[in-house]
Amino acid sequence: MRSPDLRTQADIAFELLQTAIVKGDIPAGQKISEAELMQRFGYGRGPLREAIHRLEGRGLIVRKAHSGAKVVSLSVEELIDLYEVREALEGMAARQAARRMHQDEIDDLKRLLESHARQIEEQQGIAYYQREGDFDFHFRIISGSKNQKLSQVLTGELYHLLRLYRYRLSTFSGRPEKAFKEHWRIIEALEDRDGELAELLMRRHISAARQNIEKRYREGQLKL
Amino acid sequence: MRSPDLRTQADIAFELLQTAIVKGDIPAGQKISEAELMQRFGYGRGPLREAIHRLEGRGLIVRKAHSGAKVVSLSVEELIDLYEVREALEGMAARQAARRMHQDEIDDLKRLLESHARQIEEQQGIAYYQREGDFDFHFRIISGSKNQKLSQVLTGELYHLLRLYRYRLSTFSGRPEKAFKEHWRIIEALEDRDGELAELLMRRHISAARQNIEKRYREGQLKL
DNA sequence: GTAAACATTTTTGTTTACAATTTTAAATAG
DNA sequence: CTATTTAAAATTGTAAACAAAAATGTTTAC
Repeated sequence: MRSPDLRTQADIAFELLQTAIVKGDIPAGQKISEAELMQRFGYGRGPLREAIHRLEGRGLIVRKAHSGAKVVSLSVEELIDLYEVREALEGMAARQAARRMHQDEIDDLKRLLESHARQIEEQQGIAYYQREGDFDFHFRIISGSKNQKLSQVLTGELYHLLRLYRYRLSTFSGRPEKAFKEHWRIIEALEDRDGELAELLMRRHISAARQNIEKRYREGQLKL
Repeated sequence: MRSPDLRTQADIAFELLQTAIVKGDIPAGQKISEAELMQRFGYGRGPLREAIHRLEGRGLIVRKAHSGAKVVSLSVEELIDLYEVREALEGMAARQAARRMHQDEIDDLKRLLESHARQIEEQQGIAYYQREGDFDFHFRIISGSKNQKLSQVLTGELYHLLRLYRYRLSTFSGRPEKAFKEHWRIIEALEDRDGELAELLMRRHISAARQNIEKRYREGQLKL
């Protein structure tokens, strides 16, 4: 009979600020002043500073003494680095998911992808699929790995960073059908409990996305 | 001509506290009271609280409202999870290092391993090799990947956690010669610029260490 | 008109005091 | 004697005042 852990103002401020950053309400690279946050969220300086410090520890905020804090911003090189890390980690996640996901979890995943397919056919959900839909798919496989640390690193850090750029990246990716096919093949590997193949396919899938970003950047279609 | 960034008390306190945790001076699971830290480090409550918040963001400290903070402690399951993440990330690091390390960096690495070999032959450095020596080897390959995010996640987070248990893990590992051979083969793959092989060998190497931990745990030789 | 030097203002870092919660110990009921 | 309640103490969370540094704006020299 445990009472629900008390949430302090700082806890709430932390989540609000993190959400604001991840959702893009406070864009990457923007300066964060304590006074503005006080006005925006209505909390005192103390709790807000605690929130800032925690987000600094998470790498979402960078700070300079006496000068201020700002939302982190990535260079293309850093974005590429991020995708390489993703490739390694989500590859491992897919491998483990093939072993550890329950059949009904896989069935759910299939239903999810089928609903995505319908949205794409109706020419309505392409943008959605490239943003939330893609995220949902990857998120479920990450969870399916049943590796807490893996989930934590991926969704607790890398994805927050990636989300800062998701909008810009999804608007030009232009490979929704291809990505959909790749997703489907990964699911098939999961169903076959073929971890090795699932890892291989997931790594190719993310590698292709990375190469697409590199290409678009070289062509000047992506500004960072 | 940039002046060295000013370091606030909180910055120093943060590093001191992190070092104390990572080195084991404050053991895993131990409660951290602000009053104790004030006595220990001689800083005020404000800077120390900032340090705690930042370490909380990093996952090295867990906190509960009004109750206090404590150094994180891992269960065996979490330790295993950590090794799976390591396997994925250091595998990728080895792959990239094979492409991106300069020849002289590889030569340095070879010299390092040769000096390790001498220490082992003289029956003096086995314990060292299992601790600092092993760490040095892995650290250089991680750096050799030239992937900042990869280095950051590995050395900035996972290794801090691993170091909390390095002493306990190294005392019973009992596979220094085997590990040494594996290290050597990885270097050979790097020299051949065979990223695929380097990744494979690194993953096996870390996987073997993980399986060793699992075995020892089942046999009751490792308590967590 | 420009650039350097200075003063002003603003912002962050730190200390101090206070409030809220948990933990510990004592008291009481069974 | 044990378990529950209650009161005291200790610890953390929050707010407010102060100090220090950086950013800004103004003056002055050239």
